[in-house]
Amino acid sequence: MKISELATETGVSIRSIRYYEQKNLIRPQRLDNGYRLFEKTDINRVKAIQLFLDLGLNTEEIEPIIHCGSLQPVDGSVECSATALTLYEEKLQQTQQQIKQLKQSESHLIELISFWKKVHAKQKNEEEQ
Amino acid sequence: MKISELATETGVSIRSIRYYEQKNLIRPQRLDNGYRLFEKTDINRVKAIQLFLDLGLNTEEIEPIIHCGSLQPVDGSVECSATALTLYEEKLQQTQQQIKQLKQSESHLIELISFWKKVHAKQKNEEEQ
DNA sequence: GACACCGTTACGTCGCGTAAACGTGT
DNA sequence: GACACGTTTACGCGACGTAACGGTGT
Repeated sequence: MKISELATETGVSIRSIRYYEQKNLIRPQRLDNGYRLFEKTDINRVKAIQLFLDLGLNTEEIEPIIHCGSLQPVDGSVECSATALTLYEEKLQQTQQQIKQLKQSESHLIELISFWKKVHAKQKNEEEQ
Repeated sequence: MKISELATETGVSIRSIRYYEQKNLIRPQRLDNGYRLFEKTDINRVKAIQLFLDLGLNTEEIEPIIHCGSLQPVDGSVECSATALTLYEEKLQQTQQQIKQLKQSESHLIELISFWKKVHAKQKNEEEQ
């Protein structure tokens, strides 16, 4: 399949697909005219990439584990599962850390809102006098 | 005070301070030799900028509210408090949305970890046989 | 002359969006 | 000739880090 078909099949932009190739996350063949030629398996591959990006991995981190498959071990070597495991555990910690920080931001924002609500109400009161 | 002093006083890098000036968040005077000259009040101003950035605001959003002060209304106009309020409420929603997404990522990662742990254990078992 | 501090300009980051300019025809 | 689709190159984003290069001396 050509790039636009892969794009519509996956819901991922053509730009993104080309970017993934640049980062060695997909390796399409080339036709004589230079057009990229993808396999059907690339559909799941691209979807897996999207999943990993959503989970907070960057392209560099995805590269060594993308061939493991997202939820079915493709070549399934012990090495592959070990690499994936440590990476996921790392990301889990980072994610939980981010959640903590965001919760702090949340309560801080709530504080600010109640503070400025009071200021606002007071000012309007003074205006009316 | 000169820039390096402001940097040590606030714990913010010199690069960041110059960047804030570029974004019109601080407006230091200039000496004859071109050196930036800051006021003592700029210490709190820079700290406020850091706070707002931490809360997820970008420089463009900070600009119209930085003169309000972070927790003490400086010129305290009704307009100022209204602008700040809507911005904070917007950010609060975004923050809560991000927390939701991160929690989804968290449970997804936990799934992946348990999945790959099983795969890993199984593979090592098979090796031993 | 040397050193610490100041200045500006500009490239790199990261995952793309968005042209621009040009070739191809599954 | 026109149109839809493919290609590469390259700038922009946001908040800086990090040289590089040169002037200043509170």
